[in-house]
Amino acid sequence: MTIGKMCETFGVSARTLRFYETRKLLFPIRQGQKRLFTRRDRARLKLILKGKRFGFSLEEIRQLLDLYKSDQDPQIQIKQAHERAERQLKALEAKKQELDEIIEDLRSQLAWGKNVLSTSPSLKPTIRHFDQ
Amino acid sequence: MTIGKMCETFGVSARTLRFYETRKLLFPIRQGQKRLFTRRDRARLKLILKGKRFGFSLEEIRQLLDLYKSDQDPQIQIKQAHERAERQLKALEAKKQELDEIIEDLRSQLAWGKNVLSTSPSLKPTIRHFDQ
DNA sequence: CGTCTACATTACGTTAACGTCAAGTTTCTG
DNA sequence: CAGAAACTTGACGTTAACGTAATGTAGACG
Repeated sequence: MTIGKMCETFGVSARTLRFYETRKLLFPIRQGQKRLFTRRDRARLKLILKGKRFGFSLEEIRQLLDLYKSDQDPQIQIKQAHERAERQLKALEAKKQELDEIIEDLRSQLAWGKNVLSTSPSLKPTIRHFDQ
Repeated sequence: MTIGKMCETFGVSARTLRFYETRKLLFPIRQGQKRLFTRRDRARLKLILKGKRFGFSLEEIRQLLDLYKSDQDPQIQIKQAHERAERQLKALEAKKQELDEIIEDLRSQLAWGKNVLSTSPSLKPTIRHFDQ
């Protein structure tokens, strides 16, 4: 699969694919100059995109993808990957918690602002409309 | 209030306060060389920090803080700020939605991985443990 | 008077994940 | 076979919000 077809299929830019190659995330084979992305590359790219959604950095994703290339026991490695994913999940849940609080806060601010707008149409508002 | 006291009070660095000044977010007065932060600056800083929590960029925050310095009708301006905040809220809620989906997805992946680890202790895992 | 502390300015560095040229080559198409 | 389309490498640019020196100065203290 050529780079253009890959871009079309996965909705990423050619620059991105080349970049991922430099970061050792993909290993397209060459036909002369051209890159040809294999089934393996496509599978890896899917994982990369999913990993990004999960909030992993490219470096973390690379480490996950490279688990089996090192010299450790695969059992230990998969366990470690699992633990890493669990930590990531915890972090995401914490983020969600924060986000929930922020949304609630912003919601109440908006309610307050609405109140000002509706109850005091002639009141010259001060900057404090955005404060308490 | 000196810059050091400000840092202590709000938990920000001196660099940050000076940076905010260059970005026209704060306007400390001068006593010789030294900056003195007024009550007004403290109020603005509170709003800045809250705005950051809300996910506004410093530039957006500056625009909100500067509403009354322009030549428009304050009523129109506060309305526009309100609308901007509502858009921001929508964006935050969308982000939360995304995050929820991602968390669910990651959770199921973890469950799958656990399954592999418990049911196939001798199976040499492939890279697909992170895929479907 | 020395020095310590708190402050000042200036300016380059950081980070991630690409974007955006520039310029050359290869391949397809009419 | 000309010109377009697709591809290549290389290298610098972008963005936000500061961090991190390096260097200088003004008061306070003992």
